[in-house]
Amino acid sequence: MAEHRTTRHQARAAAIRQIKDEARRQLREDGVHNLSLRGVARSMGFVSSAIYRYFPSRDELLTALIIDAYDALGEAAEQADDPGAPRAQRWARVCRAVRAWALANPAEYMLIYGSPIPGYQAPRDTVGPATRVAKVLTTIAEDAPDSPLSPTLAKQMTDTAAALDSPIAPGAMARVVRAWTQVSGMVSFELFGQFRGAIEPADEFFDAAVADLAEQVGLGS
Amino acid sequence: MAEHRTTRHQARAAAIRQIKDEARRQLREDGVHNLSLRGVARSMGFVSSAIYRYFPSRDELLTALIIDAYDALGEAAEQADDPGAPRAQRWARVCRAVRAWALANPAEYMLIYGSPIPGYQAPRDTVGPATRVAKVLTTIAEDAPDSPLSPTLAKQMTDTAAALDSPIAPGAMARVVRAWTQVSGMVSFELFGQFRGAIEPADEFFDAAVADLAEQVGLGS
DNA sequence: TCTCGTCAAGAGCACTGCTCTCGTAGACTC
DNA sequence: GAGTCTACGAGAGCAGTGCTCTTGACGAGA
Repeated sequence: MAEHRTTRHQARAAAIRQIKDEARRQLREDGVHNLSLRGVARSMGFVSSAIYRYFPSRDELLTALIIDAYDALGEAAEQADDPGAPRAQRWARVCRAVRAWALANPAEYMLIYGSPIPGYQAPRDTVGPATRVAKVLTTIAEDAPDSPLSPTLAKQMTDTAAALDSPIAPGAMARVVRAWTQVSGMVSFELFGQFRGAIEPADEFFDAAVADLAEQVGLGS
Repeated sequence: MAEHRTTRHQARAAAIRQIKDEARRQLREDGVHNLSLRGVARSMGFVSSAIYRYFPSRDELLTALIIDAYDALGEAAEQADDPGAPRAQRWARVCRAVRAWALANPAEYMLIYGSPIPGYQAPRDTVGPATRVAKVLTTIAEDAPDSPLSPTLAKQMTDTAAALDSPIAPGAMARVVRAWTQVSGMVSFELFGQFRGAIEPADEFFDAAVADLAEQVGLGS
């Protein structure tokens, strides 16, 4: 019976893909608060209500875009990693890939690392894709040495490592999380214009910081 | 009210203040994208068009709120600084004050450090207040030792220091900027829910990271 | 006192998210 | 192949939005 349904399913999948592509285009051009279902429908030759057959609400569309963005960024990070290279080099390559993806897809980066959409609750589906970048970075630092932590912090970091399914030591996990917040902070500052007029372009600033971070995490060659 | 003999100017200033207070309330409760001029007018007993006498557009209102937020955060940072204390301690206190302000005023923090409002161009007026926190941190690190930088980076950092009107060495400036991106990154992660379910509460994580940052910046006891 | 500028009010335009109903054409069942 | 079901797009409509324009009143300065 599934065989007979395929054409319908295919058409539906294609429509969903087309809607998301158009939504991404509008996101890029007009920003998230100017992304409207009516606009998407209009430029697809649909009537507005037809969109609701595929996405029951604007939030559902946003959720789909958010999951896609997490996946795309996660994939970029995974592809940039070369398990054969020295760990400090792997770290730097992945971080640069994250920044490159963010600069190439600013609207989608803001969607996932900018202010949360107000009134919007991220459903469970986003949790998995959201951790892909963290997983890559944690894997690279898996053999980094431990360092002392307070009991509370040690438990939080052990839990975090467990959630990422990694045998990394709690102390190393803490350093990875700290470093990741700085990487994300730098990318956000650059993207959100906090560096405007001062640190432009930010390539050297970012690369130098990332290299130092690798050392701080404990990936020294 | 019991106000009499108020000049036009005073009445106008009071109305503006009242509008901003109500707008902040709506911002806190419903998020930025649910902040509407009509809503503000309604809960003030105004008719919608009356608001436009005070703020010619929604963006103008947002700009006012953004400037106020930068100023409030800057003031919190400045008040937290105790010039008589050891520098590492000053650094930690200011960072903790920034986080505390952000946790107490999440909506306003997101307004200034979250995704830029699409289609909204920050006017010149926001530049001054925006630098107050950076200025406090830079002042604390003013005597930190220099470190080697590439020529490009050195120029950018010299310019940044000049913009902040500080005699800080370029290498120290670079470390301050890096550290500040991490502080902001941590606060953003916490506020935007990236730590959810893993690092909660984040007090110890933040305090430990900030203490290490002070050392990395070169504020060792 | 009189003029002028500021103010709130209200109607109105174009837009939004979302809901409902209604034919129809295609997918599945027998 | 005929018949049933259902997913689909069209269209109207509701309540809300930002913003504009006009109108009338009222208070402050000349």
